[in-house]
Amino acid sequence: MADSDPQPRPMIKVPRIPPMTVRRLSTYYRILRTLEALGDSEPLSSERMSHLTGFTAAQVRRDLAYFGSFGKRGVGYDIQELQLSLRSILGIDRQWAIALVGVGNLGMALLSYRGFSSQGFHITSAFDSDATKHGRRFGSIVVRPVEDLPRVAGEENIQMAIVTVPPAEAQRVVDQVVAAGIKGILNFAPTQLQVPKGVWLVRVDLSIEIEYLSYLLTNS
Amino acid sequence: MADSDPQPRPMIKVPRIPPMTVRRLSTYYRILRTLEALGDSEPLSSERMSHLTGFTAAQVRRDLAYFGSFGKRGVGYDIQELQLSLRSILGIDRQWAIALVGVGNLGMALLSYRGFSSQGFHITSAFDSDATKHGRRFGSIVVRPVEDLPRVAGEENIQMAIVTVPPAEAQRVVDQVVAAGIKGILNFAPTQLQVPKGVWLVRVDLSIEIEYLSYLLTNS
DNA sequence: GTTTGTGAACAGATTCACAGCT
DNA sequence: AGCTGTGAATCTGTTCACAAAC
Repeated sequence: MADSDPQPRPMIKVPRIPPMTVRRLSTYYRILRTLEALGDSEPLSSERMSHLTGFTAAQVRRDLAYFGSFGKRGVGYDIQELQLSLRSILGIDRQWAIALVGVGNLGMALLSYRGFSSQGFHITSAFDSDATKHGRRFGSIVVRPVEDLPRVAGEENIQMAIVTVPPAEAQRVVDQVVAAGIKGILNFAPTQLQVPKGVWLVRVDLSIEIEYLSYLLTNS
Repeated sequence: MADSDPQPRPMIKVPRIPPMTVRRLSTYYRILRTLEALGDSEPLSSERMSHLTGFTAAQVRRDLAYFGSFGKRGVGYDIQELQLSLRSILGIDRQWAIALVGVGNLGMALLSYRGFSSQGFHITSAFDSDATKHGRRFGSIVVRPVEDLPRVAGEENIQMAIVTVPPAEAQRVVDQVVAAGIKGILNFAPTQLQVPKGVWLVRVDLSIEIEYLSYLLTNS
């Protein structure tokens, strides 16, 4: 299931998807899960999805149509079926093993955050360069030296890393993550980082968010 | 300084700025601070800023030119001067008082996160709906009932709220934040929220980020 | 000579509007 | 009759390329 088949282009689809489209898919998926949990089983129209998400109906249809024809004309989208399709597209129809690097305040919070694991994202190991933290336990996870990352990544088949180290260490840590063969990195360090081709880096920068809010309050 | 002058359009500028431009300003500002800390006082060209940020030089110039003429032709941008201009534009040439609502794992992490306060963003009070948490201290901050928010917001002149409550509570909490007269909200709850006009909502959705990473790893 | 600031060209994303299917 | 899927039009953001300033 967690195969790493080495073909360059695994399937026929994917005619260059706008990043924002992919990000909206997560929202659609969450809405569908909520509706299902509420017992709603009516087919869902793009119009109704529009009300639920705040995106336009045309955008909902366009976004979904990038990946195929999931709806029935005159009817709408089947909640169950579309949910399964989105799970498959987003790659969340599987379990992901994740290493957390940097066990500071934010790192510790993410270790205990339930929102990830419920959707198949499992932080299975934690690393820190600070020797005084080594051996410390968080639930079933023991903090280890960053040097152990390559070995552990192989042993535990880790496919993602969450980086929550101070900015000055971030590039060095990311280099180690890449050297460990990990291809996906979620970076919380507020700094510009380089990764080689074939490695994906997604950045969450809280300074940018709060300064954007500051801008909006100041200039609007 | 933290005046709330009630004119609809406070200054001459602002000819509709692309949100992404504003978000890049934060990055420029951070680079400038770093350069200054390193003792670099050469004027900075858009070309050099391009190398440091990964954005194109043309984009750097266009972004800055939205707000005025900060550079000298043939020379570049003065590090000190541009830094001051960006501080003013971003509204971070002042102190912000922030209420944190929802003292769970993530909320606690943000309470101890140093990255905010060093740049003038101060979490000065914390609220939770869980009575067992009331009175608990984090440094100088005592956790209080959410019902106290309107009173405390007034007393402590709070201008922003960070919302880190479970999704099911988020809309109710945001309504209380709005009722308390707070105009800027940084929301971490993974759910769609409504705020009235004049209130700014910035969303940080970790599910979207990690699912986007999952998509990239699955489809690239 | 160098580098900005900016019209004009370009690229990308969103919305419109309707043909095509159920 | 109703709603999707999609070309075409529109809107928004980025890059080009060069005249103006130093």
